[in-house]
Amino acid sequence: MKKNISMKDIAQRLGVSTALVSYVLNGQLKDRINKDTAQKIKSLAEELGYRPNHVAKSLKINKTLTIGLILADISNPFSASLARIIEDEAKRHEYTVIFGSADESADKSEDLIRTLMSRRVDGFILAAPEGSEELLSALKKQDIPFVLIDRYFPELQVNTVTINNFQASAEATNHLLEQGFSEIGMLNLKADLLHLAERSRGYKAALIQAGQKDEGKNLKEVDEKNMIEEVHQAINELLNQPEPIQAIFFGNNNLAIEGLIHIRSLNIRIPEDLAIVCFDESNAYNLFYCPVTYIRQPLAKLGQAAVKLLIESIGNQERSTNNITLEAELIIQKSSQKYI
Amino acid sequence: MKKNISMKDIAQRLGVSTALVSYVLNGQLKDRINKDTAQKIKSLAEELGYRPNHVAKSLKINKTLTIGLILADISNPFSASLARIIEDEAKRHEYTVIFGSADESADKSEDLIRTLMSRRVDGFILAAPEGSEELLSALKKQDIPFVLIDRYFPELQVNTVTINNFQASAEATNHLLEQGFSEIGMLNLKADLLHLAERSRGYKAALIQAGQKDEGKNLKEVDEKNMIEEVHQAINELLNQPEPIQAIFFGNNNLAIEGLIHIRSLNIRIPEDLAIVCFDESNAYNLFYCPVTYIRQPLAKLGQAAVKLLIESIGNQERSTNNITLEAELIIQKSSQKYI
DNA sequence: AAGTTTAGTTTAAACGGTTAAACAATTAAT
DNA sequence: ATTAATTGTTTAACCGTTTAAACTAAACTT
Repeated sequence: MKKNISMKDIAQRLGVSTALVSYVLNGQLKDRINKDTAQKIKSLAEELGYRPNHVAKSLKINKTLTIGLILADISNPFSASLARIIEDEAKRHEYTVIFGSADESADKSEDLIRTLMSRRVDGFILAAPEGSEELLSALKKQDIPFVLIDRYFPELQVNTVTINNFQASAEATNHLLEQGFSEIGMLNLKADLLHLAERSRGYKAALIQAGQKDEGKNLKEVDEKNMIEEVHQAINELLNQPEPIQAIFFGNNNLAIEGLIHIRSLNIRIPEDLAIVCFDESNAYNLFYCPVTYIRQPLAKLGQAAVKLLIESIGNQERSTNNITLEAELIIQKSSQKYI
Repeated sequence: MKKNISMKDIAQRLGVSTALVSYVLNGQLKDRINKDTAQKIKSLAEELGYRPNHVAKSLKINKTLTIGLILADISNPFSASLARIIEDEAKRHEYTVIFGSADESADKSEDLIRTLMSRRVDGFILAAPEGSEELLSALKKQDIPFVLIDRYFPELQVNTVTINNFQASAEATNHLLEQGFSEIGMLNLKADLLHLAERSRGYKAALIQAGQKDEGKNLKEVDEKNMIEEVHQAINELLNQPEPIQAIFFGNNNLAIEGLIHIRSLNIRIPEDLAIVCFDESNAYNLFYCPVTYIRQPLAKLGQAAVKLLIESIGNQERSTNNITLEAELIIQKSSQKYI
């Protein structure tokens, strides 16, 4: 490995001090420095292929211009899209991103946070898993800037950027009701995460508002660990009960895809026999035999807002907290329109 | 922001030198250090919540234990899966990953490499875009350790981990031939990237071996920029020509999905009217009306091999290069079997 | 008793930058 | 001519570690 060339090397060759090299290469003290000297320094830096050592700079200025991004799993398309948006937005602010996948585990989150704190990231963007409340409190107590994205915990007063899951679900359910479907089922994940609970709550609220009682009877919550079987079973139950459902609302991406696979195998006509709405989008929907109505989360805004908020938070001493809620959009396709 | 506590803080409180603190916390000089003192240091470190400053350490030891990962686009499932595998494998070796999306642009790649070099990553894993040969030569000349993944350039003697695209394509084509399909079309991307060219070459080689002449007549290369229209048009042409194709082989994921969407809209029976094989897997295939035969790339092995090779390369002075080729696997489903 | 080991710890320089303060040499002001 | 301001540059400390080398005091040797 060739030696990296440093300011010292440049300084020595030109017989000046490293301070001067630093001032010149950083464009500081412009009005004081001799133009010839400045030019010489710049030329030599260029010629030698000088690359500033960001590590040394970070140590000195106590900032790394790095964001720690902790998501559930970077290989999941939702996380990956968000990561890309955050990467781009961070770059616009001269920040770099280090990422980690926590697999919805509080322990792994803690591990990752420790590692990234050692590496002195300036702040975190976190999709916090269930059970990470204490961890987040601890972070807050240590005055580490961070922003929760997608997930949140109402008892914690911290920065968040989330979408209005309640409203989106209610809107989707209302849409189905307006289309004339009254028996509407919902599949959701069984989890304590509030953003998921909000989806169920929005669904139920819409049913109640439409005058339905027993609004939970067609809501099935499945266990992530046993997702495939439970989705199939839940759909079978909802379709074969005394009052079968006329429409189904999937609480997320993965449930939707598994559900659609099963529905296809049942040879059900969409939307004649069953209407469908899904939370989240997926290019997989395009291969389904009927264009699928879905809720589109404003991922770009979500990611951009998180970066913006984090960077503000890094810049400010006073740790005020900010909660941003974004609205999702219902993309209506054939799968939810009986009378098209 | 609370002050981070350092070795100095611990040393001062206990009236010892920072050197001693360093030795104790790093478990060095174990046989020399007084056990009581060691215990005191460890306890105080724990009590104060000491976190080593990796930035300072990196500066001193001239290693960051960080890998720069540059892929086409982290939001693309192929990249994202690879990123996850590399993340995990890197973590097993105590490495952290900084990633960047280069969007198949040599300029962006260069930018990213510069940034990450400033941050003194120990090495790179790169999915190098078209036209980055010079850049890679320059990297090599500077003795920066790196490994190319997925893509490669035969004229460059550098570390690579790739799959055997030629063999995989030939195998897929042979499979179709064995099933009794003789008129086989292929859709591939129009690009100079060798790994794509190899896919076309494998396809043609299989046809030639089967005694076909004019082996390129059913090969359509589409432009990425105008992908959707060109895929539709290409399929139409292949199906409506004097000797229509009986089977089609998609050169990658995105082509396959777009192709399948179009094929569905044409109400073609699979595999009776048209057999299908795709390069790459996708959970989207599951929503198609016929289980799709596809080539599965050994992503886990690919990522793991890349990390392993990179870390070896970082450790060695002598810059020997290593080229690892992995075989893909053909997953045969109904879409390519006429006589099931 | 003098010399040699051993144990336990400290000293000090280094990594590659940043930056407030000091300095010397001009030039301008009074 | 003296003082003050300006210009151009250097000095030196610091960021938080690591680590070779030095040091001291006690414990063995012979």
